[in-house]
Amino acid sequence: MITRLLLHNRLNGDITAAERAALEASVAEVIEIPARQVAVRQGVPVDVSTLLLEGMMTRHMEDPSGRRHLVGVHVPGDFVDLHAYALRKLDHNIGTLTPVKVAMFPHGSLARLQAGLPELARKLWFLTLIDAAMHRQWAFRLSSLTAIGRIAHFLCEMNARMVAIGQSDGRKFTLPMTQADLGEACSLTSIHVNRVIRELREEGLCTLRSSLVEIQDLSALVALGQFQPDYLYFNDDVAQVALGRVRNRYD
Amino acid sequence: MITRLLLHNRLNGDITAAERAALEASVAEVIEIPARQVAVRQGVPVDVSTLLLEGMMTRHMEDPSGRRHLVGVHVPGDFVDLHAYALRKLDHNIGTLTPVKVAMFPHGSLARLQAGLPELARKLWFLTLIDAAMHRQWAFRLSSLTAIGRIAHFLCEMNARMVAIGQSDGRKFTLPMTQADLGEACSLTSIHVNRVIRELREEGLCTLRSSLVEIQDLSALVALGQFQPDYLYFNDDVAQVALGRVRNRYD
DNA sequence: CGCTAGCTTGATCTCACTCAATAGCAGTGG
DNA sequence: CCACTGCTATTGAGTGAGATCAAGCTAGCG
Repeated sequence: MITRLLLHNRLNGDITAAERAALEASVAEVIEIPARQVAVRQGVPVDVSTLLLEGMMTRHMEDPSGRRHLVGVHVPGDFVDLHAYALRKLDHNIGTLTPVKVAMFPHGSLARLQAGLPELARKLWFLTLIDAAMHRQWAFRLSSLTAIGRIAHFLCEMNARMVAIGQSDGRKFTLPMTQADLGEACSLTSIHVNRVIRELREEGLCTLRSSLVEIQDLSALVALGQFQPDYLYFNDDVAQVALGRVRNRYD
Repeated sequence: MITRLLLHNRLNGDITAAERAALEASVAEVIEIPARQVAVRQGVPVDVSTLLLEGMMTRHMEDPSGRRHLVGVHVPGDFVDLHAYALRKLDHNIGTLTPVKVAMFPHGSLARLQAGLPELARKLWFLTLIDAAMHRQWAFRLSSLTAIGRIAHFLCEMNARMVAIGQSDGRKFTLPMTQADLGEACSLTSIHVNRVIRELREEGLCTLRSSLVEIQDLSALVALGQFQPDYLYFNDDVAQVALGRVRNRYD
């Protein structure tokens, strides 16, 4: 089912059966894209938005020197470029980290949904605003945390989002990013990311080895990254697991 | 007229007479707030959104050490916390920089507008997505520019936005921010902001004196800040003025 | 087997921070 | 009228987190 993870474990956003059916009926096609491709290029008009089903995607910008900067990472259940529906063209690129499977929603269909189901429209709007909240938090992370705090915060965010979609038990999840990718997300050189990761390992907070993140001390990681998951607008039970206050019920 | 500057000079967003009338009818009240107040506090549920009519406002977060970080600045015509309509409570504070006049829109009224006027709803959605685009650009600015570039980029953005609402001729506008405020916006200490401003002055790019910004060499400032106004989704004539390619028609 | 992408470590450099001190200016009250 | 307070702006000296530059190392894969 295409919409299984959409709005999953979110506040304000429980999706009704009718809304789900309408969404399912609006999918034009499901396609696969290989890893490390640019799926949507900045400035090019688009008339379709993509819901991520499997794999991970990024939003990124390039500066004049060609260096990439991530401004967002997407996991399954994210409506990656829903904002293109209202914006028509994007101010950044969208790419794949891994091979992905995505569902395509033509903007004509979204317009019909918006006119016919105002409450669904409000929930979709809500989804794009969560992205905005994550952007704010990323800016905050860059402006107020040191290198190790940024990495810790990023790992906490990804862990929380993976918990919400059932892909982390709260301590362990796969993160298919290289150290260079992490650097692009946290604005650090891959060299410095490496040193920070070593420090996290030596301090017994967490280990990153070949796409696997294992968190030994989530409370300490949360404190180091000053992580407060409110901005993700998850249900309280997800937030509690993400903060390390309770073990995941699936343990 | 309350909605005079709303969506002014924006792409995709021309507002119809009927939409304008519906919006005007949705205003519950117009109120004034003194300078340097917190208007909406993080985490407190809100049921009203505010359209800024006069003055300037900020979005900001506080880190555990009490330091403030701006994640947005608002000018007249901005629907400052429209996103609260879908989010219900905010993940950041909203405050005033100057004394302001704002129009209050109850969320009940917005819900009726959203159900009755889907095209207007899409335009309001669009507005909140511009804020998201600015957040992305702020993150990008923090991650890819040095101190002088950040200040230059910020000044270019504010100049562009003031041009769009007729409060800058493209070279001169009032910016009621102290050097400490600029530091909070660009993640710099006020001391370093001071040095950067001196450098901008000595290089003949622009001068900042007691809330007045005068740009001597806009092209150079644009280059220094790597400023590309696409993300603001302004009409092309505004963008051209903001880039210093043409003089403002009102000169 | 060699190639390449990703990871690891060391040495040096630099941008912006911190700490410290001073000046200017508006408002306030004696 | 001046003294006092507080905020903003300015300048100098020393420091440090993270960048850059330079090498090796490791593992997967043709």
